[in-house]
Amino acid sequence: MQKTSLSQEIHQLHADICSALADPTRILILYSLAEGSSTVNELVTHLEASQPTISRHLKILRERGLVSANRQGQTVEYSLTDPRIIDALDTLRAVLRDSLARRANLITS
Amino acid sequence: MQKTSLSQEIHQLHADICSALADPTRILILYSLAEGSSTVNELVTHLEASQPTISRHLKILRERGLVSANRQGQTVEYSLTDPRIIDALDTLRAVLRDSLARRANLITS
DNA sequence: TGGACATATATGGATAAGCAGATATATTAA
DNA sequence: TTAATATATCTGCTTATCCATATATGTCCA
Repeated sequence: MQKTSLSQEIHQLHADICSALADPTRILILYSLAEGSSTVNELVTHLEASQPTISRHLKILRERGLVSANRQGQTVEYSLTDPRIIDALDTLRAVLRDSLARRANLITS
Repeated sequence: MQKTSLSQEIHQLHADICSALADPTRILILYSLAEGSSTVNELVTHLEASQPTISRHLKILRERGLVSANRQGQTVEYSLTDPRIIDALDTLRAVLRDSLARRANLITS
């Protein structure tokens, strides 16, 4: 498998998408955008993080194609590029839930 | 949202699962295990990585509940804990594919 | 028209924490 | 002891956050 550098590059890009999801703040941003586009300031208010922090996270999500930016005069509206990102996050959340339940059973039984 | 530390902790665990996927070698391990359980040495041979490297990646996947270890005498068989992990990875791969296609169109058009 | 200023967003630099790989070594079972 | 797997330690690289500042757009007003 993965002998060619092209295939390695695909796996790297795949990992890059996953690492874009590997931060609680970015997960919150994505779920927030799933309910509708937001400006940077709306996200700052909603998620209670500093403006530079939100902007940096948005940059990462933007570079990896997960969100799109759209300037509307003074503000910039961010939106989810692909709703399947939420599907994937939900699936992983379900995996997490069952994993925690399994561990809990190991303790109680 | 996410005011309580419990909810923050869930988001952290969610991010931890995602960060387990955020490495090309671990993605290869997961796809490999999706086709059947393997021992550590089989993965080392198959993925052409060093044994300590594979073991460390397996530890990360194990701690986050994505794979299970099962000692069989001298060897340890690793298997996928939940096939939905592959569903999520496939979904993200599809998102990646479309994202790359979109960028390609931007260039050609 | 053209500043001067205000608001919204992005970025640069520094610091600190986390993570991947390599080598060497410890553990476990036969 | 040997084979299989796990871990410890070190090194270098990536990343998150903070603070300060830069950029971009819009408004007010002479």
